[in-house]
Amino acid sequence: MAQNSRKLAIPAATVPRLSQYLRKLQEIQSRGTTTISSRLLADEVGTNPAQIRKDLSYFGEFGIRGVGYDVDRLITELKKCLGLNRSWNVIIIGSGKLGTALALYRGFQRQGFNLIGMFDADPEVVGSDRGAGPVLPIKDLKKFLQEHDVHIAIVTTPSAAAQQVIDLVVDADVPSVLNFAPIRASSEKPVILRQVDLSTELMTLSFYLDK
Amino acid sequence: MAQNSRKLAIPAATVPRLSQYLRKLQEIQSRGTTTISSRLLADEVGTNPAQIRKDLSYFGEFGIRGVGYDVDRLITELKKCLGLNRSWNVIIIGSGKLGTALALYRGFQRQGFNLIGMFDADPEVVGSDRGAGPVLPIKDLKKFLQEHDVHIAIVTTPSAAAQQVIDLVVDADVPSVLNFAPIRASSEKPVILRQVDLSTELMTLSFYLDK
DNA sequence: GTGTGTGAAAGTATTCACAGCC
DNA sequence: GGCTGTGAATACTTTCACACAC
Repeated sequence: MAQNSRKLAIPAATVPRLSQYLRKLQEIQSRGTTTISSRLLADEVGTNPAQIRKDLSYFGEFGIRGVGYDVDRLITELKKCLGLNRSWNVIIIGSGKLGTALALYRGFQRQGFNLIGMFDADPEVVGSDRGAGPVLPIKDLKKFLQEHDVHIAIVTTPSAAAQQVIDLVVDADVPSVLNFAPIRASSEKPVILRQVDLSTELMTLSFYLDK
Repeated sequence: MAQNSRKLAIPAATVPRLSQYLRKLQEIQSRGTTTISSRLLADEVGTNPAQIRKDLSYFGEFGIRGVGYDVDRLITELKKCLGLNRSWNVIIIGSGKLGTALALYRGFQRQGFNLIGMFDADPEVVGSDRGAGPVLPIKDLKKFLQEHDVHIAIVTTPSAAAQQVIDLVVDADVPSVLNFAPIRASSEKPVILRQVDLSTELMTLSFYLDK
């Protein structure tokens, strides 16, 4: 009953784990397995069973005591939890190597993410097809955002351009941004912002290597 | 005094933040600012001042009461904390768009990460220069690892190949792996393993968008 | 006065352990 | 017997608030 209401009480750490459970379950499903216990799933995903049960318990009761979870059912429920029973419109801003790599990522469409546009500032790149039809010039971005309902902007521009680009999309009410540029973006308006940062990852490895 | 001993007591959450402090401080340094308070740095990096002071306090006393932190000094100290006062040898396995994008990332060498080899399974790709000299065939990887002291293996292969590749490098005693393939890699041997995962990032955005 | 360094307090997250159901 | 769902216990993180140094 509490299942369909606010998600605000769900721990931030739970959310990325749900996506891992989902992916692993899809793999398990494709192997033909129809039922799985939290123990077995935990082994596969590299966590502990109580963690999985607790994570799921925030959303409802999906298992059967003494048996485990029905794989199909749990996949359906997890998709619902993650907002994946609909499609989201995505654009990529910055159509260099990284942007192109992301555009070509196959798992993309599969989970309901619709890549509806790619942008670049370089006239050499504009017009070429890098995975989502012709790349558009960045100067058309603002107009594009007025005409399309973009849910997620993926930013893969050089860092010098990134803050500007992010300001522009946030100002145009794009509700979420996935930023690959090595800057900590800031914004006045509330926006869902996630950073993916190679240099932080490398430095974190360096820290533990140096122990 | 406790400064030069074990790092085991340092919270996992602190480590990535240190790298963000470092990057921001380098920017501040390049603007010519020589002293900064935890308050100002916190504003720039988007956290709170106590967090910064607490994070730094695990490593030593780097500030001056009533004044703040000397920017040059703090950069030096953070590099030391993060194990960046030396160089690390890195290879990239999977020299497609993503691997190439990472190889071309400029901040790479700047912080002491030495890209000493790139590998690919595709004969079309092998031999071409994608940012670190000619790409080597994946069959030479094992031998390469025997002959070179590789500290970090970045895996950007398709997911079907990733677990094999990771097993191989871990077995060859490469002490850390940064995996971009959408699999949760597992390993017997202890290895420092970090995952970067587009689909988890997108699903996390989806969750919050759906609220 | 200003701003650090740090115990103590508050807030989150994970793990335990067991009642309840299959 | 086996496994879920969940309060309670533990562990971890962040934030507060103030003594102390400049």
